[in-house]
This record gives sequence, C-alpha cells and structure tokens, in this order.
Amino acid sequence: MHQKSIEFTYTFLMNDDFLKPYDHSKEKEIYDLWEKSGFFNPDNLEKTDGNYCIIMPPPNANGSLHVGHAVMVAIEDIMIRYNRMKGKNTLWLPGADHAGFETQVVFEKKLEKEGTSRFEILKQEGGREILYKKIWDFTQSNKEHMENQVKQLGASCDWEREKFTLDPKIISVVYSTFKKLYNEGLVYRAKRIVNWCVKHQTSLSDLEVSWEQREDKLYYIKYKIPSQKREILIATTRPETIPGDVAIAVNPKDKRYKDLVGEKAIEPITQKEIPIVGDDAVDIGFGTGALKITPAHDGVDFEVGKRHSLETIATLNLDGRFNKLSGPFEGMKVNEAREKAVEILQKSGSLDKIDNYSHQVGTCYKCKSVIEPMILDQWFIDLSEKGKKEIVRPAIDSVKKGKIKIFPKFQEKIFFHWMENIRDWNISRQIVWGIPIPVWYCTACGKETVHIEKGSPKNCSACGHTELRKETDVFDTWFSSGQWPFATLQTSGENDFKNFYPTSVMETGYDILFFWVARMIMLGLYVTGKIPFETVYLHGLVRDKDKQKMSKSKGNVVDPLGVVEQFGADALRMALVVGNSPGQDVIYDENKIKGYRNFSNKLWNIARFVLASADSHGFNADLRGQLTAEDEKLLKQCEEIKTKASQEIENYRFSQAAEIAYHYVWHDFADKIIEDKKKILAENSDKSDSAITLLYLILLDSIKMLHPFMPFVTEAIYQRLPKKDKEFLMVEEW
RNA sequence: GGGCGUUUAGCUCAGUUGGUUAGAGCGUCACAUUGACAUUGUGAAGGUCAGAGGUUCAACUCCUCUAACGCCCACCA
Repeated sequence: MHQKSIEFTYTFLMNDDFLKPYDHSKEKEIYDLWEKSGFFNPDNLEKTDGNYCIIMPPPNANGSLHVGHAVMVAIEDIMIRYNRMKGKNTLWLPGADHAGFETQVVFEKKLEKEGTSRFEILKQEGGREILYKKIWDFTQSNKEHMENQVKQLGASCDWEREKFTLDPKIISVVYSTFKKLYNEGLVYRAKRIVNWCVKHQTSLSDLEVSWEQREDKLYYIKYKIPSQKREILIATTRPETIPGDVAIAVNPKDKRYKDLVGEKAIEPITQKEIPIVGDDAVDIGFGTGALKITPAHDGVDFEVGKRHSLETIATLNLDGRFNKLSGPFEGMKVNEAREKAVEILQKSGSLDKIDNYSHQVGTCYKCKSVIEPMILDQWFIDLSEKGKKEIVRPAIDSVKKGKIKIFPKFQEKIFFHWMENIRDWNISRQIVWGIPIPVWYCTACGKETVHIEKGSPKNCSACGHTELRKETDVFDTWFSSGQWPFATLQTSGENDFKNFYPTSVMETGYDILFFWVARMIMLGLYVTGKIPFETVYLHGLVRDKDKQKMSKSKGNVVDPLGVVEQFGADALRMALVVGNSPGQDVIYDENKIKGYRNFSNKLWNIARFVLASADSHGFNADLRGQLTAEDEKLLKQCEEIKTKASQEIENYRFSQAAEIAYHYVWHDFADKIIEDKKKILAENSDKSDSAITLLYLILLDSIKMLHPFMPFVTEAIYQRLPKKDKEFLMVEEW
C-alpha cells in the first residue's frame, strides 16, 4: 500500500487524465467500476450498522426518462450514498412499470402513425396475443434504454435485484392480494356507473378523469303530463340521452311539484310514459328544479334510479354511437345526436329555451375526449363500506399517528382529505396490456371463480360446471404498483423482506400522492400488516423557464441525457437538487447547470493543486504532519461544516446540504484556505508540513461530503489520492 | 362549492422553534489575474421581505383579513 502510494505520487502528474479541465465524459467508466465492485448490492458491503432501503419508483417502460426522473434519481441517490457511507446496510431497488393504460396509449399512437390501430390488430385471429406480444417487445426495448439512462445519472442502485411489474413472481404476489381481498369480501364485481373513454374504450378510475371547464348549452325541455293536462319543464345539457330517460325527479319538499309526484309524464322523443318521483338529490334552486333521470348515462341518475328501482335504458354503445334504443339517434355519435334532438324537440314544440352554460366536463386525462358514464360489470375494491374500516382507516391512522411521516407536512392534509372522501376503486381495465384479472365465469350459473394458480380452473367453484369463460379485463396498473414495496422485497433476496420492510423512504413526485402513495399505504398495511415505508418525501415537479409543466405535446421536454453529455451528470444533479424543496416545483435552467459544471471543474482543480503541492513537498499520506493550532482550528471548522451537511441530509433538506458543501468548498476552502496556504507553501517554511496536511485532509472531507451529490467527480478525485483507505469513495466512511 | 401552495435583489430561490446591519446562485458594473482553475479572483450596485391590521421589548418569521398567481379535490342536471 505504502509502496503503491509513493509510486503514484511520482506518476500521477504525467497522467493525461488529471489535466485541466475536468472531463466529465469519463463518467461512464467510473460507473462501470462501481457496478463491477458489487457495492451497489448490500450483500457485498462490509460490516454494516442497521438497514436502509429505498424502492425506486419504477419508471414507465414506454418511453425515455425526462428531467423529472433525474430529480428522483438525484434525490434518492443522495440518501442512498449518504447512508451507505454512514455504514448502513443499504439497498436501492430499481424497477420498471409496465404502466398498463399509459403504455397502451403510447403504443396506440405509434400504431396510428403506422396507419393502423389496436382494433385492427384485435380483429385478427389471436389478436389479443399478437398485440400483447408487440407491446411486450416495445416495453422491453424501452426498459433497456431507460436502465442506461438511470445509470448515466449515477444511480447506485442494485441492478441484480431489478424488478418489472410483469415478472411472474410479482404477478403471483398481486394475485394473492386479489384473492385475499376477494375471500374477505373487499373486492366485488358489480354493474356500476363507470368512467368510459370512448376513444380508448376502457373504463378509468375517478382519478384518471380530468375535469375541464367547457362552454355548453343548457336546454329547457317540456315533458307533458296528460293526466293533469299540464307540462313540467326540465333543464338538461344532454337532450340526446332523452330516449334513455326512465323518470323525472323533483325534490319532495318543492312546493311547485309536490302534487306531481306519482304522476306520469311523456318523454318527448320516443313518447314513452315515465313516472315522476321525489328524491332529495334534486336541488330545488337549480334549473327548473326538475331533473330527467337517465340512469344508464349519468352517475347521479344511476343512484336515483337505484333508490326508486327504476330500469336502465342504455342507449349509447361502447364505441360512442347510439343504438336502436335511442330511436331516431341510432348510429349517431353524441354531437350529431344532440343536434338532431334539438331539431326534433323544436319541431314538436317541446323545446322551451336554450341558455349558455359553463360547467365542468369530465374528460379522459390522456386524450381529452368526454367521459361517458356507462353501466358496466366491473371489479371494484370496496373502500366505502367494509373497506373503509379495514383498508382506509388503518392507512389514515398510520399517518395521523406519525408512523408514516410525509414531507412536506402540508401534503398530509391533502392526503387525509382524499382518504376521508375516497370511493370504491374500479380496478378493471378493458385493455390487453396488463395483468389479467384471474377470474373465470361459469357459463351455466354465471358465478365467478377466482383462480390464481397456473392454468385454468377445472370447474366452477359455485356449481361445479366445467365450462368457464375467462375474464378479459386486466388490472388497473396502480393496483399492482400499489403493492410495489412488499411485492419487490418478497420476491428478491432471501432475507430482503425481513431486513428492508418497511422501507426507509418513499421518494416520488407529489402528483402521484393519491395514485400511488396512498394505495401503497393502504395495500401495504392490508397485506403485510405493516406500513410500507417510514417516510414519504414528495419532490417538486420540474418546469420550464415559463413555469410550464413539461410535456411532449408542448415540446418543452428536456432530455436528461443530452444535458449529461454536455455538462455531466454531477452538474445536472446539483442543478436539480439545489433550490428544490419538497412539494415546491423547481425551474429548469441551463445556466444553473452550467454553474455546477463550473463547480465540478473547480473541485477538480482544487484537487489538482492540493495533490501537486503534496507531491512537490514530499507529502506522505501515511505520515501526516503535525497540524499547527491554527490549522487544527481550520480542520475543525471543516468537520463542523460536514456535520451540518449531515444534519441537513437527515432532515431531508438536500438543497441546503448541497449549498453548504458547495459554499464551503468554493468560498472557504478554495478562496480563503488554499489562497492563504499558497504563500506558506511558497516560503517552504516549517509551517509547510502542517499546511499541506491540512489541505489534504480538507480535500478528503470535501469530496466525502460532496460525493452523494456529485458522485462522479468526487470518485475520480478519490481514485487519484496517494493513499486510499477504501477501494472506492462510494464506500468510504462518511 | 371546498381546500392547499406561492408572493423576499433584474431572474431563480434559501431564510429550521420570532432575536443584532435580510442571504445564495445567475445576471449587471468596476478592477485584477498567463504555473490549481478565464468553467478564475477581489469588490460594488441592487430589497419599505405582496398589501392592511394585530400580538410582542422584538415579526420575513406568529394571528386575522385582502389581493394576485398557481395547483388539487367535488356526482348540481
């Protein structure tokens, strides 16, 4: 060791690698060295002190990473590297998400460009399998690409434990959860109003509906009441659904209509007779105070219909065209039918007036087409009755009692509000890309059989009949990713679940608090009886200079890899971490990245200077000189800075930690300490020994405290130290 | 209709339980500097901390109200 360091001191200055300026293009080589070292895998770490684990939010395997992912990688890698250097048994488990609906949407766009569609493929024999295979190949190549991107950002995660949401073992965990829910009566299949996207032809959960303000018309329509020889006026935005009307509802307290309850009215398009019912859901003050009830195509109406045992008339097909029950609208799409309805009503004198009306319309969050409420048989997780007590309540309590802490704290309020008002969760999707719901239906009695083992069930669990039809729906992706922390750890290393669950931190964007974090807490507690993670850290979203959200359609997305190539991953990471406090969005600014690229170079040159000086003064890292009292003080100051940075990291204040280290290294170490010691070194007095020792020790501490933030340049410097205690800075003692 | 966040220097943001002349980076200006670094150094200008009121010996920090911007939730046809 000693021999080696001596030899090194004489040769490193000849090494082209240590020339100015710092060359970040060598980052990849450094990453390869780390990966080969095996230290990303906690099993290979030296004696360790406690466990530390982060499960990486699995990026969607349907495209490439964006800067948002870079924020995620940067922040998580800071925590991981810090804790690893602190001597913890540290695991960062990476993964990828098949991202069911989202991926299918991306893939359908691709098909559209190729002049075909999912429906064309599905028409072929074995179409489902063909489409599935195509999307599978598509995600596999994306996944590989994405892994490389994560590597280029410097993520020190354990690739040997990488998971995909469609790994057979993961699927089997998801299936047992489903079966448990089923056996315990917490998941059910029922005809319910669901959010139907006509374009994608699948149902969506309430969270996937995006509400938009739209300018529409409010139509006032007269319904005749023959027995009383009068009319009742109703207001609606959807005259095209009139053939689906099965009643008119008024508020029983409404004096105007009190005596009409129980009477019959004539629906003005197909002229059928419908009852007038009294229901509290009707707002006396809105419109005319009378509401047409179309249970098949409206959520409120569906509830009213149930209360009054009304039939449902579904007039709209799944492809968004009206069927023959709609009478004159058959074959038309919604907008055409609406025009036609107005025309018919006008002719018959049933149309009283039309007002302009501005209201919220539910749309598909992906394609923005209007969501059609439809009654369909679907699978739901009960979160309102039994499930509220058994699934929702424990999740709320775990946060209330502080077992799970959320940063920033104000997000806890948002979490509570959503959880308190949660409704049953529709987990059925009518797409091919996803985990099939493991259910078969009996062709004789119609009952369902849940079968989670391989192959098909032999007979119906209810009547024993042998002819069964397989469910074609797949799970909502979030149902599987909601199980991610335990699903990954239960299926990786032997003791992983025992050692690492609950995990230390769940770090992700605040935009998926409900979609993902809330579901992980609920399902984690439900399945394992334990919280899935102790802390939730919600980072801000990256926006462009005009504070716009980055999106492909706006064309303002930044490819993190382009930035890495230009300025280095270290610089990008710093730029995304500094100024990013939890829950607060961060602005993407190239100048900022440039600034931290400069800092990489500064640090590099500090190291060059210190090591060159050490060399020319015959400094020996094994026989460090005695420090003068003054230098002792400076070293102590440096230690204090490092302690402060540690505290900030432990309190999840990464921005502050990074700034403290940055400021110290540049403006104290380089601008003051080095400048002062330069003179002493030039004089070559008896203080030189102390000076050079001091510089060396501060350099070592500096690269340690910067390593979690800027792993590459610090490691590159460490590798050039005349004497190293460890093979890599990555596993040095903090 | 509820709720949340933000408002501090030209720009982007820090400011942890209230405590001396309010900080950083970038930008601007002046000067310096060819042996660690021009991806540099030294220094300067620049803020009535959104507004109003209140609590306090003391408020950017706590309370109330107002405004602007942004976001989330919500089955009023």
